[in-house]
Amino acid sequence: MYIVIDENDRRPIYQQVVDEIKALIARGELKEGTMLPPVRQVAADLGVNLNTIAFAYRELQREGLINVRHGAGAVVAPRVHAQGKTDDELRKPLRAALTQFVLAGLPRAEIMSIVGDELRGLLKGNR
Amino acid sequence: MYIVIDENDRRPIYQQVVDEIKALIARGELKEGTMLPPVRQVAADLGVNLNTIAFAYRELQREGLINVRHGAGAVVAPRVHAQGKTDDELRKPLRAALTQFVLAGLPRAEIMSIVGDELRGLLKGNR
DNA sequence: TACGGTGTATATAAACACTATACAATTTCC
DNA sequence: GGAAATTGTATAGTGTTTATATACACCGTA
Repeated sequence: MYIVIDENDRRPIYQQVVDEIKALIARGELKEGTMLPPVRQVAADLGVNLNTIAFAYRELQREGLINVRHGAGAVVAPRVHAQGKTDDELRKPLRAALTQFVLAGLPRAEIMSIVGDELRGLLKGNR
Repeated sequence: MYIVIDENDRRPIYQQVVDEIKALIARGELKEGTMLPPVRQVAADLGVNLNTIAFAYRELQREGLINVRHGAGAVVAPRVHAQGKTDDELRKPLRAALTQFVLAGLPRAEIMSIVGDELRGLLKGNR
């Protein structure tokens, strides 16, 4: 499972791990029922403490994306759409991301093109 | 200047303020040369400490969006496009935001529609 | 049942977010 | 020109969050 953490990214490490695994699940590289690597292995790969990864796993479980079982590993949960997040909770991060593009001076068409590009990547192994 | 902070939003208050002011600048509601409200006023409106707002202002200055002058207020800086952020720094938050939409089960067309909607709002008073 | 593999709990340290209060620079206005 | 009002800044303190080290508990299997 390929994950990297970015030193320059100001988000905490566990959050970066959460987001990357979410992307892997979204694009179908981690399918339902698949086992996630042990926390110790991910921790060793990234050079961080195992508890940092364990915290990320628990967060993913809290959001219903994986099932963590004490002693056995963690597996990708069956996908249940239309869960917790409200429309505004989804839109707010999108708005923040788009704002940065606008402030960077990119024209509308180019922004839409980039969005389409990213979305294509996320929908690849899916649906 | 209309800003609200969301208790349920896990981002720090200063970050929420930064993002909201960025959006105001992006959509042209805060034009170049316009004075921002004093930190004490914004702080009082939101019910937080003035230093929290001052920190947000300094962050906006660090990113080149406003000019803060000790004793006098803060004003919106002239827009200089294509500044610091790299392409990947722009794309990563976008990818995270889009991932949430995909995990929520929204079809591609609907996601693109929402993006267009948000982008329209951001480009309104602009250009 | 014992052992290797897995997640969990506890304790600690450092960094961060927010606050209260005092300070310093600028503007206003008499 | 100077005092008062207005503005941002610096410092110190408190609680929370992030990350770590270490020990513990659960699961599967030979």
